[in-house]
Amino acid sequence: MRYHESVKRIIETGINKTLLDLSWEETDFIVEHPSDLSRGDYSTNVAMLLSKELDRSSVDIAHEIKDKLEGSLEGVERVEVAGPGFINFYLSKEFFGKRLEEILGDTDTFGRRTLLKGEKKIIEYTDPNIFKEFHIGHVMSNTIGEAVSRLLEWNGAEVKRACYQGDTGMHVAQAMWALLKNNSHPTGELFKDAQTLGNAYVEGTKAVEVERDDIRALNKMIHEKADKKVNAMYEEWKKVSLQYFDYFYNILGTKFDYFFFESETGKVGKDIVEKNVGQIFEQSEGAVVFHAESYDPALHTRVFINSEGIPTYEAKELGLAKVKYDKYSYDQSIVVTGNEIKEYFKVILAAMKFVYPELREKTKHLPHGMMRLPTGKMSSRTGDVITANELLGEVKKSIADKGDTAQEEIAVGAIKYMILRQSIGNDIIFDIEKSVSTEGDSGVYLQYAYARATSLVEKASGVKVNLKSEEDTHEVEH
RNA sequence: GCCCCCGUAGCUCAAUGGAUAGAGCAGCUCUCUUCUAAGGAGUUGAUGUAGGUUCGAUUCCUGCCGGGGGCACCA
Repeated sequence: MRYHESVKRIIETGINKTLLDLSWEETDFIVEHPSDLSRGDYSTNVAMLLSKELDRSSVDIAHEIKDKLEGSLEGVERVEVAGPGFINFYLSKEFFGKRLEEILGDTDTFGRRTLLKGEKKIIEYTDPNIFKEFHIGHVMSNTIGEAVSRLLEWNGAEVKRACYQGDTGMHVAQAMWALLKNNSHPTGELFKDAQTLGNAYVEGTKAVEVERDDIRALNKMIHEKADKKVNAMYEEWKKVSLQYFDYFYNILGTKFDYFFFESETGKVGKDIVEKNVGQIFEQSEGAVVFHAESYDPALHTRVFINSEGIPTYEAKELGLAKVKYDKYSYDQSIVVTGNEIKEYFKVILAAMKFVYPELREKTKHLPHGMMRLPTGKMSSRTGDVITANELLGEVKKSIADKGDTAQEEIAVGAIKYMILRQSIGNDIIFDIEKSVSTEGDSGVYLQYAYARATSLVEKASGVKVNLKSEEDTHEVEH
């Protein structure tokens, strides 16, 4: 066990022992590290919690506990009572000295934990529709999913990265409709082809109101692989698109362990839904639906198999849970998606509770917000979405010339940091200027600070630590 | 209409029910006649609204106002 982990435990044990000595009841007190260091290196609220039960002033209780504890805790130099009854603990200089030497001697694994050792996690993220150009929503999902994966790994978990790619469904049919109409074929130039695909998606989406029946028929045709010409075009564009996505996964620094496709989960999902029609799912207007509201009034009915016998996203998602588990027997499955499917996902989880109760318990949905740009800053070529390529290009342009490779790395860092600097569920206003600022809260600043710190650590290896004052220890903690 | 999420400083964001609500930009005040003033040192400034629970509420509950998402064959 690490030295610093033990200090917190020593304090906790000390408090528990004191409560026992004074024959006071156990409570769920916390020992925390206050953000303001003048309030000690550790702090506890135990006295305030006891105040009500004992019907005594929390400050008096705090003093009583303080008197018992002071001088008896290893590594703790001073104990104080403050404010409404907080007990603050100040650690000794010797502690910080030892701890610093420990860190310097072990810079590679500093910060690693074993909290999740033995846990098997699978994280699904990015999840692009492959008949659409890679856009900023994918960048956001990818950044968050990759960060979560690394955090879990850092805490000792075994992590598998999964990407679930949409290769069937109405969205695909829309793009295919336009590609067929224009008789478009890949040219072999990756960026140009990606653009063609992106444009086809936009065109198809716009056409869907007028050409709904045609596109639905095409969807069925693709689903059943009924037409040779359609199959051929589908395959050639799918290949191109996957290449393009690989290119971006590489730039973003993600390496997936598994790729799942809607075309494979659809079949599994449809089977399981059909097997449960009459019990969990119901026939309704030619489709198979799940009436989630009869279990929870906050939920609503959703279609799992449409009236043409094609599984929808909902059924595919059920199938995916099983396909994933068959591949990797996870303890937890985390699904990173945009906020807009939050409500659907609740319905899916409600259905999963009946179909795969044990998998439902292991599944966690992690929805994130949208990335938006300040108005008018950047218009997308395609009109509707801003592509990853456009965003990366714009950010790169705003960085001082440092050579293409460095510039790209800095740009990726700037984008990722803007996404990760705030809480996951909220939308992000992406300000290019701010993202590449050389001062303040930006990825560029962070990378620069890291580079300098690394160089300092290199120079400092082997140094003996000798802290002279409390101000020194505060510097160290910061 | 119903269901979810969100409203914190001029802007973009923090704050496991705790102490004086923190940062970064921007602003303001100082600071260069010798090397990076694209710098340094200070400083102003906020919990949408009305209640409730609590020793204590940005945090939990209710109403209202404002923004976003969802509500049957798209994902």
